[in-house]
Amino acid sequence: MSQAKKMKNQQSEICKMQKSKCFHDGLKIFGDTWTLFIISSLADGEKRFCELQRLVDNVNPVTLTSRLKKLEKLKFIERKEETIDKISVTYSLTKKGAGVVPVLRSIESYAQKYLG
Amino acid sequence: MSQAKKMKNQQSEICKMQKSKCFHDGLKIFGDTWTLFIISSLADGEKRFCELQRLVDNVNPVTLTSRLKKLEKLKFIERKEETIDKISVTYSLTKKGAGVVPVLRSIESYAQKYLG
DNA sequence: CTATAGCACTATAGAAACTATAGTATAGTA
DNA sequence: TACTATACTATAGTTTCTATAGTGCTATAG
Repeated sequence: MSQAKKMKNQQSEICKMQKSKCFHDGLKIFGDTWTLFIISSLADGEKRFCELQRLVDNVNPVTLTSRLKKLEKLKFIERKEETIDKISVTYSLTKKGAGVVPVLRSIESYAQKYLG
Repeated sequence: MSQAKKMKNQQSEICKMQKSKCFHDGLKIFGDTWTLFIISSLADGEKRFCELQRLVDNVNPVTLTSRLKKLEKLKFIERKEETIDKISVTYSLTKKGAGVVPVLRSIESYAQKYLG
């Protein structure tokens, strides 16, 4: 395929992507100040509320609570209250949430290349 | 490598990623309601202000202007005033901006898999 | 057995960001 | 000349975020 044709092909792919509803939804979910931070913080294992607070740029608890609730509703994360000591609550990624890790990786490889 | 070891390896990679400053910066840039929408709209070629407005969910012009200015400052996009007819202004991706396309693709493939 | 510290939040008020709407200045078209 | 389009800016109101403080609970130290 010629260079020009290749490029045209890529562009039409991009067009298709833009029109796709789920892509749109994805952008809406990830285009949020805290969502990706939270998911990346949970990527290496479950965390507690205050651990997340510290990891995620000292986000204030009101915002963190609202994000966690939203992510729970969307089934990206799971909230688990320990029954033994009622004090601890842990958040962890579901499969859906863990599926975001490749996106994070691609952001990282972008960042290393262009923001390094 | 055993399954357990592989997982541990992956987790330590993720830890490294989290601590990286440029990854952090990347999340901050992309974790923004309009940035990724704008970049994806420009991915298939330059666009005018009002085209972008229509493409990007009818974002209101104040917000669009501020995003475009920010993206221009960060060298993701280029603003070009046509000298012939002074009316038209076009925005296009720089190399740095075009580098984001793989991130968009990974979001799309995530979206198809989990949000489809 | 009190005091202190940590956890998981909630309450509140002020600051910042976003939105709808209208308007400006310019150019092209009927 | 009237109408439409472009590329914004101005303004005011709404929404969202943040800083700060506080609640109720448990664990631990002295």
